[in-house]
Amino acid sequence: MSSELLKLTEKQKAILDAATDLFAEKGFAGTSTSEIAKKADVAEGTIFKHFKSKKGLLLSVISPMIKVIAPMVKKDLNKVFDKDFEEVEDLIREFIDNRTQFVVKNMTMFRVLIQEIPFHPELKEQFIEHISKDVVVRVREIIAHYQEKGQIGEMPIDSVIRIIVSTVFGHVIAKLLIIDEAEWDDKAELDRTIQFLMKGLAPE
Amino acid sequence: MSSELLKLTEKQKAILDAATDLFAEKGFAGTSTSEIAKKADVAEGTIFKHFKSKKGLLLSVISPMIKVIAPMVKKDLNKVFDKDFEEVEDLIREFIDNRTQFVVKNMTMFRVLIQEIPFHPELKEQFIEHISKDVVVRVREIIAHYQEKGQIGEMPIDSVIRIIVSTVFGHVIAKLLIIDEAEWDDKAELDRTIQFLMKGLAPE
Amino acid sequence: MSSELLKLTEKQKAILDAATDLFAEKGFAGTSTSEIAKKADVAEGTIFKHFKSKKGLLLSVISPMIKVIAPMVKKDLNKVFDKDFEEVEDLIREFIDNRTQFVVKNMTMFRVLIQEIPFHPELKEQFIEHISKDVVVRVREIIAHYQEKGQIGEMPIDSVIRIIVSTVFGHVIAKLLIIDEAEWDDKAELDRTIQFLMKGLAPE
Amino acid sequence: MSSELLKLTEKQKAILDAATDLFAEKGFAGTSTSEIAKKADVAEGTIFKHFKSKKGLLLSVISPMIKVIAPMVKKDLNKVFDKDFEEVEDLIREFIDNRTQFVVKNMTMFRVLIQEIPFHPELKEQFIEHISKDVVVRVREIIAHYQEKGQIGEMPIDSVIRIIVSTVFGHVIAKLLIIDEAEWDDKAELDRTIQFLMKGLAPE
DNA sequence: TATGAATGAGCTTTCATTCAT
DNA sequence: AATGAATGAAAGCTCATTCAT
Repeated sequence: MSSELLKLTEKQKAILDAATDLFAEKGFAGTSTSEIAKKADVAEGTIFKHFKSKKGLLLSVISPMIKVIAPMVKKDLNKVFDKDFEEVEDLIREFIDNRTQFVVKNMTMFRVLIQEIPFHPELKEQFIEHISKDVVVRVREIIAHYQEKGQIGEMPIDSVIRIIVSTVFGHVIAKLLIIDEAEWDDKAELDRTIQFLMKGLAPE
Repeated sequence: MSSELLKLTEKQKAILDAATDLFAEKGFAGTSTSEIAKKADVAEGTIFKHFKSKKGLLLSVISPMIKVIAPMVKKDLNKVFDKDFEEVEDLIREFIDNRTQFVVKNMTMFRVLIQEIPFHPELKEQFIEHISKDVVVRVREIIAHYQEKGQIGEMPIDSVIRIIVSTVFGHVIAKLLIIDEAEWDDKAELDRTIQFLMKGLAPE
Repeated sequence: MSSELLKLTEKQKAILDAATDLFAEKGFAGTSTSEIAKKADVAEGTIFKHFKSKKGLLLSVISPMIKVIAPMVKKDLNKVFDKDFEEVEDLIREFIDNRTQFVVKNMTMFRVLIQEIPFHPELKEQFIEHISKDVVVRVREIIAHYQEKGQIGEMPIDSVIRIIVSTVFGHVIAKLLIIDEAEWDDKAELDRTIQFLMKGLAPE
Repeated sequence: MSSELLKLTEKQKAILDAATDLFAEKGFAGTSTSEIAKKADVAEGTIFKHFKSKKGLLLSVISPMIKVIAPMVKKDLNKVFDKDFEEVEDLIREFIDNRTQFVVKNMTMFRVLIQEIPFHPELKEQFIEHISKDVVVRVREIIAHYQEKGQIGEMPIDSVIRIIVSTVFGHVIAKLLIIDEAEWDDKAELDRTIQFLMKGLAPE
């Protein structure tokens, strides 16, 4: 699936990939370590040698998602004031595009993340810690910036964030839920979502 | 939590309520029948007398959601051509309002539904069967109707549906995820969501 | 083996007896719950229904030993000042006799107790709590009493206790270790032990 | 801890010491080879290179105790007829003193020995083989010798042995069990034990 | 109808041991 | 000689489910 950056042995990668797939398909609690072992073609003991516990394995599946996404987001956001983006739309398009590419490449991992977050408070905390904490601060500044420039209508900043996030999230979740039976024209659909977002957020 | 409509004994209601809460909190696979029995203050055997199996219990938790919501939705939709709703906005407002009330009242049940749908194909089928099948057909007609009236911009009907659903879903999910720490002004937030939807969907 | 006093089901008794035998023979850590289940002719799950954990089972094996022995000891000790025992020897003989009978009847349980005490601090604490705390206080008074009467030589009271206990303990342990190959004439051996004790403790 | 006599590499010594400590603290069955490896700061495989199996490690921990103690005991005993000991007391004092020093120096090893003997028949056999077999024969002669000299009362020789051993054992075990919380004046206590032994064994 | 003791399959995890490096 | 990744059997324990009462 992914497993970039870190030095992982073949076995470790096999375990992570098997776990990712199975967690996505049947949920964390619904997957047994013996299934994972069988799918990864390793002995069951090997899983525990490397990941300590089943929960540890879940964390290892999810944490790259969190650790990798935050820096990517931050880098993009910083471009705003470098004048790389005169128009909000350009920012949002670029942003969704990059993020979507990443999410699509790691779709399964992402599915695990959003499926398991409700059941594991530590995950939620870790997520808030890494994503929200400083990203949100930065995003607030940027939205204020575009509101001043008159590209986004007057509305509480947090509501703007919520709307953007929920539109994008809704877009992605629809994609994830539909996925298999999809006759979903990704490009066109994305265009419409963005267009809709822009018009919806525009000042009167 | 709910358990309207049907004649259920006290014990049955207790079991359903306990199961709903626990499934929402820890997931279906993460909840044991003995936990449910303890929380409902009944013997373990009693659960199986009434609900056959753990899966049967899940279905019993979720099915009111599906069975009750569909007729409600249909009734609303029929009002459109009775001229009860001249403006899309009125329809959507009324619609979201009613549905939200219901969802909020049965939040926990709803959480179980959306959390478990990815893991149980039958649920998805049942959902599609009851909600999509004829509701979607009806909705398509209605959207076409408002597009003809010039209240919704030109766009593939299914995309409109997707956008509405994803906006509303995004709204609700945000609410569910945020819920506890929320200083979330529900009314205002809902207003903004609708306003945003209308502007976003309006013709050029 | 024993299991007096308490209302225990047949299964519970079977489990306790099997566990006692196996713990004595192979030690707590060296015995598996599946062995116990097989020997007790119950399902493995049944053990955990009743005793929560393997450790809980150990405690249930041992605690009667501790709970039953303390009251017995105290009762005997109280007789001293009721003039039931003019001579130390009578006390010690009666005491060892009663206790030995009990220990012999519950030899296996006792073996488990002394074998496992070094590995489970809570056991040691529980033992001290129940046996030592007030028994030792009482014993001190009694030894002082017999020292005043000139039947026990001058020596720190705690050393007297230690010597008595270690002699008796040594006696019992020898018995336990030898047990199977024993051509050990219990009565005569006990006589000699007591005689030896009396002479050894007598004043100059 | 010990590891005298034999040529052992640093690693081997480290393993033996770690094993001795852990076996004493948690018992043989309660200690895992990986714990030992960690404590000895070697790889898990190294243990098996040197000691073949976990059981082999136990034997290697215990055998010095048996192999070293027997010659020491025999040497002492031979002195009896060399007139080095006119009085039993001198013999016993010297004997306990030497042996106790050794046992104290190797307390942990000794604890392992007495804790594990009940669970490993080979150990018991080995012990009997090395200690009992010819030592006991020699001891019998010596006790007969002192009985003839009128320093030990008339009593079956084996009972005398048992009493001595159980007194000494009782003494040592008390020491081992009490050890940590001890305000135990070793010298005085030993004196009293010997005095008690002599008086108890003396002829009428 | 309701109970809860009993089950045994299956779960996560640990273990002693092996072997390629 | 020493390592530690890998193993798979077995450990302790939990589970959904059954059934005699």
